[in-house]
Amino acid sequence: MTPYDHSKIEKKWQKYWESKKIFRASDDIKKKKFYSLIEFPYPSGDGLHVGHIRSNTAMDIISHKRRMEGYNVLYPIGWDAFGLPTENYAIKTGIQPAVVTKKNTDTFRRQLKALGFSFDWSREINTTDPKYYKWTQWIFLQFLKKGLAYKKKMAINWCPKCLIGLANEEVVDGGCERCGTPVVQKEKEQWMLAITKYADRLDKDLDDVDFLEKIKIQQRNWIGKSEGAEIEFSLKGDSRKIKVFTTRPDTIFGVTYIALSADHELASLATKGLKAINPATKEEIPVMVTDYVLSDYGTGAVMAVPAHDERDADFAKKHNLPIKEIVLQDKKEMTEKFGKVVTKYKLRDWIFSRQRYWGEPIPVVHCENCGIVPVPEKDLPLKLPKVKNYKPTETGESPLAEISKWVNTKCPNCKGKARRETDTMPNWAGSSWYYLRYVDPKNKKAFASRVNLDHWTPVDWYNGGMEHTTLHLLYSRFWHKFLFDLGLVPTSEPYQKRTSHGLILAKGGAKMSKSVGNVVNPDSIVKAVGADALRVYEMFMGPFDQHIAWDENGIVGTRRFIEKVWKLREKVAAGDKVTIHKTIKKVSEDIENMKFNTAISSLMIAVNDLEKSTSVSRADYSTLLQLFAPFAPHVCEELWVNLGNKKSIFLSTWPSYDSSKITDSVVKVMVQVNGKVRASFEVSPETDEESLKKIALDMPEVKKWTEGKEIKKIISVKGRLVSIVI
RNA sequence: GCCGCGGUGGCGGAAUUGGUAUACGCAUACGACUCAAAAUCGUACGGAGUAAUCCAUGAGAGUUCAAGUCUCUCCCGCGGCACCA
Repeated sequence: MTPYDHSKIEKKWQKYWESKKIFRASDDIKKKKFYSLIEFPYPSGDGLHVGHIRSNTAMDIISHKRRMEGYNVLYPIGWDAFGLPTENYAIKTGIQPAVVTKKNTDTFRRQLKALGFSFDWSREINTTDPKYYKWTQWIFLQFLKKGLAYKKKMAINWCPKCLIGLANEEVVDGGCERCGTPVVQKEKEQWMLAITKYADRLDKDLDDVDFLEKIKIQQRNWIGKSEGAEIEFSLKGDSRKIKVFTTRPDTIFGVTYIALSADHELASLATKGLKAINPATKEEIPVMVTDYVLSDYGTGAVMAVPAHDERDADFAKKHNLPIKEIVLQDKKEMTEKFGKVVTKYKLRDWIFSRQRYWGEPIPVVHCENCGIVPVPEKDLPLKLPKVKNYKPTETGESPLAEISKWVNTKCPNCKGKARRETDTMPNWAGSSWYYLRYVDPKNKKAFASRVNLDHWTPVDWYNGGMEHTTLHLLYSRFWHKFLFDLGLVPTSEPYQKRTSHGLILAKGGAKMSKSVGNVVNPDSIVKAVGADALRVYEMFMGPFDQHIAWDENGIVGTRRFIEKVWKLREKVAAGDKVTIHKTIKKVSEDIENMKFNTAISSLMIAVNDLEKSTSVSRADYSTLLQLFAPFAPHVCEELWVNLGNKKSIFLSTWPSYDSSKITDSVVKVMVQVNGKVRASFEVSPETDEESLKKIALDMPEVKKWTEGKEIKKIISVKGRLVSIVI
């Protein structure tokens, strides 16, 4: 008997699948399609994380099952390669970000291939490739054309020591991430995308997609839709009015003052004793400036009801303002009488500028005569020039600002003097539409052809991290809706189904990070026990949607299991009898519900059973291999071919089960007396309730408890139990 | 403070959705094989008790013939948001 040599087997089949193009998606529009998607990785210098393997394996399993069910499956991969870690590494070492990215993607590609994922590698994309970001820039220009991209003066985080602008993510406890210096705010003009214009649809359309409920809740909370009333308060001795937003117009009789945010236009007057009129009571009430009213939510002014609101009450007590008890009124009636219905959102427009090098250049020029002029489409991509120094400039501009050869240009409109925009896009830009590029990755005329978009979109199943729910997931839904409105994509939602995985944490429950030195490198594990054992282990270690701490000790268990499957082939004898119907059902259903851990345990149970019998039918063994193949593709392919099959196991048909053979011929029925199990017996599952009662009452173990007692009640459940109350 | 997820053996976890709690796996102990070890196979493995039995799913109450599962009140851990009117 040949021993199980994982290295040899895994390399052999990886080579075979690639050369035979087994996992390539075809653009045959006649075949039913399935588009499965994982979040494309950021190729960090740390290499592949065991967490990547967890989520990739999950969608790999689902993709394999769909292929075997006859679908034309698209399971693509690419690199979300713009971003800060690479840029910071470039600042430290002087090595070009493009060079670092190439090195890191090569490592990731090698590691992913070593795990045997069934990606369609022919569609690999990279957001930093000018052929890709040409279209990111093109989409930005469409936003600009429609007035949804605009410039706004606003405060950015500024480190006075490092002299750089910081992203919110780089500010830790109010200090600079690197040097700890307290961050100050600096006014700067920023590009914005008007995502708030889509707030209502981003909320409402969640009704039509199959996202996990917790994902919908988190998006809805983030969008923060709130319906209320806008009410105008007139002022004493001033013709102007103060507009307030409230969700409780029914409390208007309890309003005893108006609270303004510090930068409200009337705030300076308020300090001079400005009075407003409560439209319900006609009483004069003071207008106060407070620090608890936000200027950027609602109208920046609040009608204060101390009897109802805790913050209003605190403020009223502190400033000796009256507190008036409320008699409750009807919301609708008060709104109609004193104001109008309005809807507000917590969602803010998206700050789209970064004063950074390693991102897509924003394709506009600033002309002395014409103002902001888009770079003509024929000149896209606007390529990122090479620079010597990747540090942002002392003024907070991106490093691009220092390349005068690049910055100084001609206006495409009037041919006059113009300067290029030096801001770049955030790393969320490229990932907002990447799933569209996969359907037609080499297209030079459009981001994707309409035929391919019609065939492949929407994505049928998208799995990713909960940490992307409010940023990436929301941003990409926004971009997609915008493209839909332009008639460029066929559906209004990009993803039909969204699920999420739990993180793999380091031992002890901390996050894995390079600086702590607790990152697990999969290479040594693949070498020692094989990709199959690692894949199966990551699926077996715990529920997929829950976080779990990494623990390598259990991996010998899945390795042993694979060896059992390997050895089982010695028992294979002719015969077509399929006895593992239950396993087929369980594994099929568990995969659909992402309950991979119990799918594997049911496979283990089946193998333990088959091991005990003297021989295993060829049909049962084949079925077992087919069920296990999505989890452990290499070893199953090897064993499948050893059985004499000519074609890949992934070209075979997913096993079906006979539901009449699922039910056992005998079931164990338990007998409870006063809620405690006292006996059990075996009968046919068809035995009716009355017969069950009779059998139970005749049992000596039961009589022992019922003898001489009055039986008050007997409950009998077919195929389950008899419960006697005495 | 609000929202979401979770708490079950020494450990990771399972439980047909209200029906034998601890499946499957890891670790451990003993046995077989071996000169020996590893590997493998077998047996045991929540706690107490000689046993009959009793107790145990974060804590406490409730509903029910029956609760890990449903209801209420708490405690703890993780994640997100946070003066949102």
